[in-house]
Amino acid sequence: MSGDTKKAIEELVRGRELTNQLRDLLSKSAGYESGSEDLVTKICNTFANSLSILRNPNSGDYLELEVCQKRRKEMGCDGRKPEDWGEIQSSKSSPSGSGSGSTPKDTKDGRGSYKSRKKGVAQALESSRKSISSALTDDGYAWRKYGQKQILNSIHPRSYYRCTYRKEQGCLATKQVQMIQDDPPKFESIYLGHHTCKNTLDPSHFILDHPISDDPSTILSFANKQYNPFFLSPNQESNEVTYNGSSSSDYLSTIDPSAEMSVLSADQDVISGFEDSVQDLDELLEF
DNA sequence: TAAATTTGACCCTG
DNA sequence: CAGGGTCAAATTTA
Repeated sequence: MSGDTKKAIEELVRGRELTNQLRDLLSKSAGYESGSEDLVTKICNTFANSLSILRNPNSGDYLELEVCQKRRKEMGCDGRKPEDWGEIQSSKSSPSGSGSGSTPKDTKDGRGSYKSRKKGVAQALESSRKSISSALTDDGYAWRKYGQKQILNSIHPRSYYRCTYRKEQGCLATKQVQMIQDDPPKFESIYLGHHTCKNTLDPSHFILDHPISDDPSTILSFANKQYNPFFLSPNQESNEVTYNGSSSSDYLSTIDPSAEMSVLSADQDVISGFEDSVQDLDELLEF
């Protein structure tokens, strides 16, 4: 990255911060209207897009939200957010003991997959990453929920997800999501294993498929500003990442506090595209 | 109708 | 045996 590019990024980062300050000011003023918010949103999105392009125009190091939105469309996945806090799900589940509850599922039927569990879990733990986010952020991968558990001494249930392509591609990545705090909402995501599936979108296609229109917000059309990393004020964000249980807050203190989420892994070999974005954030702050 | 979610049962570990 | 992780049938959703 050239020196000029770094300076440009530096300026953009500053602009983004100033926009956030402006937004805070606007939100406190009495005359804050939705139109103002839209405008600030667009400005933030413009910064986001510019930063993404500058950081790596060719290798596709774009914001994950862009990527995942595009990927969802391509894969035909719905944009449904995992309802990670179980109380919300109650309305959907049938009250009359749905599921397999009524079925006497006994015995050692076809369930042989428990055998490899010990090994599998141990293997997965080697590449576990924990992240805490103030919002339910999408990491860009396609996850399929396979379980939910009420955890001891926890108010909120823990949801279990595995890669959608586990069957087709044998991708063993899993993650656990749990709401750990109500106000402000905080979600803890634990990623186990890493993705081996080949469904990572080439972000260059994203750009090609979405030619820049007059309205730059069409590129980063966050449906909900809660998912916009640039709308998470630093005091709202409480990133704390551990790797295999050891705290890494010292390291994280160097990471851009306005980042949507921070993930750290001690094993660089297992880091996939998701973590790369963090490296770039780190890079940003080395200027 | 296929894919995703729900949820009680089942299995493993400590 | 308790707690946590996973399975898979039933159910819901798109």
